[in-house]
Amino acid sequence: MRKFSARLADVAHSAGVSLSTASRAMAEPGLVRNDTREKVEKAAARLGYMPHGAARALASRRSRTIGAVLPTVDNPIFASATQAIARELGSSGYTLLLAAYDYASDTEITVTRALLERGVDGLVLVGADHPRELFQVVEQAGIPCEFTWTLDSSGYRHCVGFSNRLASARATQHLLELGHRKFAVLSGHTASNDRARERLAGVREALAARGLSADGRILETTFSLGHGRAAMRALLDRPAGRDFTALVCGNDLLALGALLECQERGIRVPGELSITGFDDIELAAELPPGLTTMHVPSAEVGRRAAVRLLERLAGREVDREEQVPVELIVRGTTGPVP
Amino acid sequence: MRKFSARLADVAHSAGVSLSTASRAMAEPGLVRNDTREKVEKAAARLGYMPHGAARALASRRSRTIGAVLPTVDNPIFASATQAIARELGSSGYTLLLAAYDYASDTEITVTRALLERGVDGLVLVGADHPRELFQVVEQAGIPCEFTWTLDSSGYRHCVGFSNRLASARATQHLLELGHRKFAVLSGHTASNDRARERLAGVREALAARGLSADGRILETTFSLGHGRAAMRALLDRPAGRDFTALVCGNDLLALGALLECQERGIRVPGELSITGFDDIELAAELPPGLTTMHVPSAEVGRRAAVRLLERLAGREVDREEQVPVELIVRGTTGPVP
DNA sequence: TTAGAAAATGAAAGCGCTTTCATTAAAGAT
DNA sequence: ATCTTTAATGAAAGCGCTTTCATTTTCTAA
Repeated sequence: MRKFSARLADVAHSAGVSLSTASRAMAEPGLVRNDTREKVEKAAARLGYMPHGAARALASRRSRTIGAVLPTVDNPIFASATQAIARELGSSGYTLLLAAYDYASDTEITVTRALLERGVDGLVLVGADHPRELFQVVEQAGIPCEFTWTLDSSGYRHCVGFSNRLASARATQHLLELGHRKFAVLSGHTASNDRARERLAGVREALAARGLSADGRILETTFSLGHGRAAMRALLDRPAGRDFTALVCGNDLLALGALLECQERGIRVPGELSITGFDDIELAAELPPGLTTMHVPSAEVGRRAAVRLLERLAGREVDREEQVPVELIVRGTTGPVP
Repeated sequence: MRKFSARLADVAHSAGVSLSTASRAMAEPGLVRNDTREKVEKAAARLGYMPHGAARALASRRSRTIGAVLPTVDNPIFASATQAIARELGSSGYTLLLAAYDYASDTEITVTRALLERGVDGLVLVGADHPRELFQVVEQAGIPCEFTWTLDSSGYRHCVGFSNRLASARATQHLLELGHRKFAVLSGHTASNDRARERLAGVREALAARGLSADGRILETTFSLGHGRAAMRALLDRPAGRDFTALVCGNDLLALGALLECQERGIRVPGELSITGFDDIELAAELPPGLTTMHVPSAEVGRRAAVRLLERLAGREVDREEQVPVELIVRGTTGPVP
């Protein structure tokens, strides 16, 4: 393997121009004459020139990379958002640097630090709830940051998302309209996850408005199919048994896990029990009888976050808050109260 | 937002040592006296020092980042492999740079180039089948590269994986042992995907060994639940109808899609039709009646690739080829021929 | 033509670090 | 105490690029 790699200086020399001209020819073609630009391009191609990102970043003080810090990449909604971000950035010559923290706050700080050290020009974070230290380092870095999947009640931060509370209340409302009065909830861990917290609050509020409550039938667990199923098992195995006709879930994975457990036990859905999810992942539509859920345009969230970041990096202003539409999708897991 | 960020020179000054000493104190603590190191560390903490990755990369000629180029991140097996790589790298101070190409060859080259320009110290690729140009740029970059999810028949490249052909043949064998003689296949696109190609070849070989063939009942489609379902629909809607008792699928997403379509149509699985998948994603175990599939230790593939890369970067030798164990998991979708 | 303005180019100074290489301080040997 | 040997530190030279700033070339207008 030959380790020699042509530098811009080599290209410039080969093209018979100065280093600065070569640099301009590549970065700002408008600043050089057409024939010069061509000479440089030819030389670059001839030598197989590949720009040196670090040098470029050091000199220009921008890395043309954006960092995204996700709870996990092993969830379809984040996977599709990631794809969307990467695509959008790619079309503007930016690269996405990805980091996941598995819902662990200390890991989140560590990986965010790592991204910042790598010199990302901007950051995409999920949710508005983060350790104080994280806000500090981001602030200190002085780079634009977009918070996603949420709105910021303080109106201070830049975010693209929707009201998890309202959306969750909407799903609950749907069940109320079907006549359900006895509710159970499968929630994600609320401790350091504002989306989970808001969704749970939404259910509580919608119920409270009717003088109802799900207290004693609320379980928190990790967002995953397996955990959803296990939580459903725990819920059904309580002494009280199945003392509810409606189950509101913090996301589709939990809901589908619960649904599978019901199918296993022969509990008819929606005959005996109605279930709602949240997110509308592909599987929600595919798995019979089809999961009633709140549709969230995940890819759009990612895309908008990327676009906004690019705008801000270009020095343009964007609205502090950008809402994406969420929508109730009624499928087969919800029906009238038995 | 204050944009001032302390440089190492500031730390050195504040600690009352020279720039070089400060640098050593951070990078090679063994080279400085204990008290000096402490002085530097204190100063760094005091100033909130954050190393400048680009400068470091430029000076040291290594970026402490590894790039991974995946077909997609929207597939549980790649998601978990990614997590594993990131975790392993993180524990050694490396960061993962991720890029996905959506199974499009030209995108693959583009994003790989982008990673190389960003100065990754090593690369993880999926499969052994890549455009010639990609091999060239990687070669030219002169960095270590690990090919995953496959073995390299030429024995030339570094890879960690398994024989897709043998594994696929193993699944087919299982169906043959159950008495099946009429096979259909749902394959991924084989054009530029050696895993899909090898898996299909494995089925063909296993069948041929018994004088059988699935010709005319082989469909290629995109690896996804929805596409699997659509392909199954197409297969069943042929004039010939359901002229097979066993369906071998290129991965679990296709198999589960097919399974859902069967459930929709009231085709009993495995009563009337047996189905096998490949990968053993979480859903395979959860979705009744449980998908018979080849288990692939995805996270382990990622982890090993990361470990090997780190070893090689540390100047140590590793075996050119590392096999991970794959295993047939018999669940509820396969049964004796009707 | 030729002065003056505009466009294109080149020279050179860094960007913030790492890393020789030379120097000084500490430690060990005589 | 003096001379080596070794450990610790500092000075300075880049790493490969971008970006002022100064200079040269080209164009426009009188």
